[in-house]
Amino acid sequence: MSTPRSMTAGARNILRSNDSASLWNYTVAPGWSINEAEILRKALMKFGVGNWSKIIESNCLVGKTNAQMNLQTQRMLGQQSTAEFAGLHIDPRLIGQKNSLIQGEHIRRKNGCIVNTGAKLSREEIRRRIAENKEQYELQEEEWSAIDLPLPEDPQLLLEAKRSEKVRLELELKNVQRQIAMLRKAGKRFEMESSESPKTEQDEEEHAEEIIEDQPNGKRIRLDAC
DNA sequence: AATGCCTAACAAAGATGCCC
DNA sequence: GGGCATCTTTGTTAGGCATT
Repeated sequence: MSTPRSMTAGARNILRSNDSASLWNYTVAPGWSINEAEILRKALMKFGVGNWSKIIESNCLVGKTNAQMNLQTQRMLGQQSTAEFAGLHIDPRLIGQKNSLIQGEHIRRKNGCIVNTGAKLSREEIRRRIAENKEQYELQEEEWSAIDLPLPEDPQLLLEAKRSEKVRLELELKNVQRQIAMLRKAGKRFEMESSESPKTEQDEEEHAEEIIEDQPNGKRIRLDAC
């Protein structure tokens, strides 16, 4: 992939946030919360970089795949390649802070992470770097073995909670879509009516009543306030 | 307002290395 | 050699901002 592709021209497949008043922006940025990132940081210190299976087994990050964890690790380290830290019990934040200060013409970054611009590293070179990084950054065993990772009370319950949250969001989405359709309809009717005759106070009240909508959370909102 | 460009996030696939 | 785990690359989707 050389350059990112633009959205397809013409009709878009979804309603975009910049097409309307941020109806879709109730979501936090997808991916990782600060808390989850902190748990991963501690897990890397405890289990070592790349030991995703151990982290998954520990149940400290339910629902995260190794690919997701690898990407988040890259972001914390501030570099794309994690191979030179494989198996090391390190604080990724420390490396990240160092990497963020590195400047130079030869430094290429992608999404803030330093990417490898030279030839692919040989096995020997990776081993050499691991040894170097071990010397420089690895925590003492007493330190990393004492790290306590937060455990969900019951991973199954957590999963169930995520599922019902998904159902709730889907309902909310349907509701918003219905609101948009209603607003469009009301807008068209309003245009037609206002071009035909001046609006009375009674008309305004009737219109206001139409655009009050029940929300999944039990609240009722006036849609013209959006 | 409509559309394009860039970036971020993620999933999937391919490549590679290790262990039995 | 086969299976598995991990690493890397590629492709897709979506949000934000700029431009027309």
